Amino acid sequence: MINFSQFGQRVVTLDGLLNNHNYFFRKDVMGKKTIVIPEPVLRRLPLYYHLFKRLSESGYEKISCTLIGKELDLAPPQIRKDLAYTGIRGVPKVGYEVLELIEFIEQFLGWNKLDEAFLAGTGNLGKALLNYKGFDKYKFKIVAAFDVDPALIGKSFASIDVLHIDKLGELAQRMGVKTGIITVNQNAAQMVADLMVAGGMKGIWNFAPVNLKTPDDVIVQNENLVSGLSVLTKKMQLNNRTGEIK
Amino acid sequence: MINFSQFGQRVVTLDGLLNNHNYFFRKDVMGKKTIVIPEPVLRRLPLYYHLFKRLSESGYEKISCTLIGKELDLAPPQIRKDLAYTGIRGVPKVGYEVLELIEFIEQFLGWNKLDEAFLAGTGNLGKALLNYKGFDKYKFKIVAAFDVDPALIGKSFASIDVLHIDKLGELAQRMGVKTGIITVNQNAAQMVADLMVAGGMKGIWNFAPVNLKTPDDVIVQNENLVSGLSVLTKKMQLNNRTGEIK
DNA sequence: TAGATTGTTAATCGATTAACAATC
DNA sequence: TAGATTGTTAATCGATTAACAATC
Repeated sequence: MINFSQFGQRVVTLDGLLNNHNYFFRKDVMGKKTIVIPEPVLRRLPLYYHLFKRLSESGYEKISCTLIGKELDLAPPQIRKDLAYTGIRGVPKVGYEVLELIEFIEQFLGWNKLDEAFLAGTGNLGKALLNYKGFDKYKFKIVAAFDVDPALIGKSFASIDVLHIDKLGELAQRMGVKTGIITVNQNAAQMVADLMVAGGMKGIWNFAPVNLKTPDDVIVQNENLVSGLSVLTKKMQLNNRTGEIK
Repeated sequence: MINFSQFGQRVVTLDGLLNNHNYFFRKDVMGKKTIVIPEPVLRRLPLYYHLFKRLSESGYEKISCTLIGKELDLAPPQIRKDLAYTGIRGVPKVGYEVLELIEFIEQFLGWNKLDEAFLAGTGNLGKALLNYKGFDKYKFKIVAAFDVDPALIGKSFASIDVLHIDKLGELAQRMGVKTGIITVNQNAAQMVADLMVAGGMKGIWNFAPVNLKTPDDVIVQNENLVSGLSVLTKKMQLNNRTGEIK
C-alpha cells in the first residue's frame, strides 16, 4: 500500500483516501474492489465543509452528528455515512474533530492541489464566473477565457485574457489544462465541447442547457440555474394553492 | 370546476393544470386528493423545454419519447411520466405536439405570468445575476437590489437600483414582491432571510452556503455552484485513478 | 392492418432512515 | 459507571426502469 498522506499519527493510504470503511466497497465484474460515491453525498460535502469552517472560526474543536444535524437539517445517521466516505473516524461519545473534518474533506475533494480551467464564452454568465472570487478557496482557477467575438478578444476580465476559441485546443494540450467551462449559448455548446475533447480535456462544467455528446472518459457536469428557479416557483405555487383551495 | 385556460379545443381546468393523470394523486390525511411533484421532475422540465424550443425553431411539429430520449439521454418511460405531470396527453403512434409541449410546460411552471424578485447582496455573484439577461424568457425579473455598502447604494446595475437593505421589508410589502434572492456572504444570510420573511416574502433563492431557518410557509431553494464543482472534480479524480491503478 | 407509441401498473434499484451493538 | 455517540447492518422509502395492454 502506498503512503499517501499523514494526519498526526494516522496514516492515510491510497485505499484509505478513497475510503476506510469496508461496507462502501463493491466487487465489480473483475472481482476488483471499487467504490462509487453517490452524487448526493458529493453535493452535501461542501455544505458540511462550510459549516465546519465557520465552527472552526468560532473556536469549536469537536462536533457531534447531533449538532451538525440541527444546524443543517439532516439526520445524524446520514451525516455519519456521508463523512465516513472521506475516510475520517470519529470517537464514540465525543464526536469528530472540526479541524480534522476540514482536512479530510479538502483532501477527499481534491481541494489541496491547484485545478486550472479554461472558460469558453465571455457573455454575461462567463464574465460573472471570471469575476467570481469564491473559487480561490477550492484551489480552482480559471486561467484563460475564449470567445469568437472580435470585440471581446484581446480584452481581459479579472486579469484573465480572452483569446480566440481556435486557440483553445492547442493551448489546453500545451498547458495540460484538463477542465473546461462552457458558458456559450446552446447552439455553440456542442461545438465548443468538441474542441475541448480534441484538446484532451477530461472534464466539462457545462452551463448551456444542452445534453453534450462526449466520449465516455470525459466527465460532463451540467449546471442550470433555471432548474433551481423552476423548483422554487413551482413549490411557491403549490404552497399558495393549498392555502386557496383548502 | 374552474375554467383556468384554454388551448385550442381542450379545456384545462384547475385540476387539469395540476394534473390530468389520476395515478399521480395521493389521498392525504383528510381523504383529499393532493399531488406532490418530485423535485427531479421539476429539474428536468426546463431541459425538455429548451429542447422543444430548439426543435420548434427547426420546424419540428411532432416528437416521440424515443427521439427525446436520444437527444437528452433519458429513458422513454421516464419522459412520458415527466411530461404527464404537466397534464399533456400524447397520441399513440404519433407522439406529442411540440408547440403544445412548450405551452404546457410554460403553464405548468408558471412561466406565463411575470414573477418579480428582490436581490440582496450586490457583490460579484449578485451583480452577475443582475446583469444576466437569461431570466426574461421565464418571466422572472429582478426589480430592485439591496446592500449595506454605502459605496454601492444609489448605483444601479443593468438599470436595477441598489437600495439600502433597511428598505427591503417595507418595499416588499408595498410592492407585493414575494421572491427574494440572497447573494450576501454566509454570515449575513440568515439576517437577510429574516428581513425577507418579515416583509412577507414566501420564496427565497439562496446562494449563500448556509441552511436558512425560516417558517414552514416560506420555500427556500438552495443554490451552490461549489456542489456542482465538487461532483465534477471528484468524478474526474476517480476516472483518472481507475486508469492509473487498473 | 401491423407496428410504433402512449398511459399505467409492477418490479427494481439506490438513497435515506431506523435500529442497535460497540465504545469511550 | 452511565449515557451519549459512533460504525454498521437492516428496513423503509421514493424514484427509475421494465413490462404490457390500449390505441391510432
